[in-house]
Amino acid sequence: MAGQGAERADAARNRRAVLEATERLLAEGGGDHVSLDRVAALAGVGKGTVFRRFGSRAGLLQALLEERSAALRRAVSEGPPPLGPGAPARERLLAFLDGLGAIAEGNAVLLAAHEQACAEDKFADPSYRFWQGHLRALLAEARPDLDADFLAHAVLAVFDGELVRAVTREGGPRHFTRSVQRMALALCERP
Amino acid sequence: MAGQGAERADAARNRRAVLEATERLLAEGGGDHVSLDRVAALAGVGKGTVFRRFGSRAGLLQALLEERSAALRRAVSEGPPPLGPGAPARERLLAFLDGLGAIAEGNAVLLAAHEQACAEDKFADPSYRFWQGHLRALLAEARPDLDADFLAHAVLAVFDGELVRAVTREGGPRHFTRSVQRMALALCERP
DNA sequence: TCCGGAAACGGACCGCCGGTCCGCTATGGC
DNA sequence: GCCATAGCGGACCGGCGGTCCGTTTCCGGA
Repeated sequence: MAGQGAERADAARNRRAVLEATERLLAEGGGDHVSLDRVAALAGVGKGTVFRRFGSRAGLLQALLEERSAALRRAVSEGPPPLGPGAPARERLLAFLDGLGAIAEGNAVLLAAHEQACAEDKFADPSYRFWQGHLRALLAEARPDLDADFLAHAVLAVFDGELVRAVTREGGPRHFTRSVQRMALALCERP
Repeated sequence: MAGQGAERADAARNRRAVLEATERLLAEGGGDHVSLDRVAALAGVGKGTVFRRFGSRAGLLQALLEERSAALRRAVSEGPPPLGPGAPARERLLAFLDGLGAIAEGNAVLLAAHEQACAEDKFADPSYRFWQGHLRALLAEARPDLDADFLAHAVLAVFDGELVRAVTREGGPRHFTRSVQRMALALCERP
C-alpha cells in the first residue's frame, strides 16, 4: 500500500479478497476447514492466484497473522511506554503479554491452523523471532541469573492455539492472558 | 498380551511389525515422511490392517508414544520415591521432569508428528491427561497460591517436538531437560 | 484330525488436499 | 489506442488419510 510502488490494482483487490475469504472460513469452521480450493472459490479467484500471492498455505496464514500483529510489533519497538522502550522490564513484560494475549485470544483458530501449517520451520518465522527476541531481552533484564533464551521460547510455547481455546472457553475472555502474566511474574520474582 | 484373552497370533505379529515399521520410518526421515501407505508396505501388511489396529494416523503415533512412556507412568503412580509417592513435591517434580524430558529428547520426531496428527483433541489424550494431572497435583502442593491447573498445561506446552529438537541440537543431550527443570524450580521458589 | 464360523487380512478404491503450469486476459505507461 | 507484460485461473498432478469387501487365516469344538 504505502510506497511499494509496484502492485497492480487487480492484484491488490485480489489480495484483500483472499485474506477476507480466509478469515471468513476460519470463523465458520475449524482450521482444517480452510482448504486453498475453498479460499480461492470464496474469494472468487483462481487457485493459482492464491499461491502466487502467498506461496503456500503456511504463507497465507502467516500473512493473516502478520496483519493482526503488525500494530503490536510497532508499538513494542517504537511506541510509548509501557509497551515501548522506557519502562522497567517488568512493566514492559506485562504490557507485552497483555497485547500478545489479546491477539491470541482473538485469533485462536488462526493460531492453531498456523502452527499446524508451519510445523518444521516455525522458529524461522520472522514474527516468532521478533517476539522471542523481545521476550528474551526483557527476561534477561528481569532475571539475569536464568536462561532467558530458553524461557522466552517456553513462554511463547504457551501461546498454543488449542490451549488458548481451551483456557478461554472455560475461563472467560481474559483468563488466558491473566494466567500467562501471572506465570511470567512468578518467573521474575526472586526467591 | 497378559490376560487380554482375545488377540489372534497373526494380529499380534502384525501389530508389532507395524509399530516397528513406524519407528524405522520416523528414524530415517521427518515426521511427514511417515505415510500410512509406507508404514504398511514396510511392515509387509495391507493398509487396512494398520487402520483396523490403530484407527487412524493419530492413533498409531499415540500407541507408539504410549509404549515409550508406559514405564514412566507406572513408576510415577506406584514406583519408589522420588518418582513415586512419598517424596516431597519438589523432588518428585524434578524426578518426573527428568523422566519426561528423557522421553521427549529420545523421541522428539515422534512427538512432533503426534502433535501434528492430534491437533484438535490433544487434551483428550489419556496420556496427556495423566501427565497434566500429575503435574497439577505436584505444583499445587509446592505453590498453593498459584493456578496449578494452568501451570501444568504451560509446563507441558514446553514439550513441543520442534522445540525439543532445536534446544537439543544446539545445547547437547540433556540441555532441554535441565532447562525445564530450572524453569520449574523458578516457578516453585517463593519470592 | 478335520471342519466351520468368525476374525483378520490386503489392496483397489475414494474424495480431497497442497502445489504446479501454461495459455489467456486485464492493466496501465507510452 | 497499442502493446509489453504482470497477473490470472482452473485443469492437472502425485500423494495423502481413510473405507470397503471378497479372500485368507486362525483356532476351538466335535
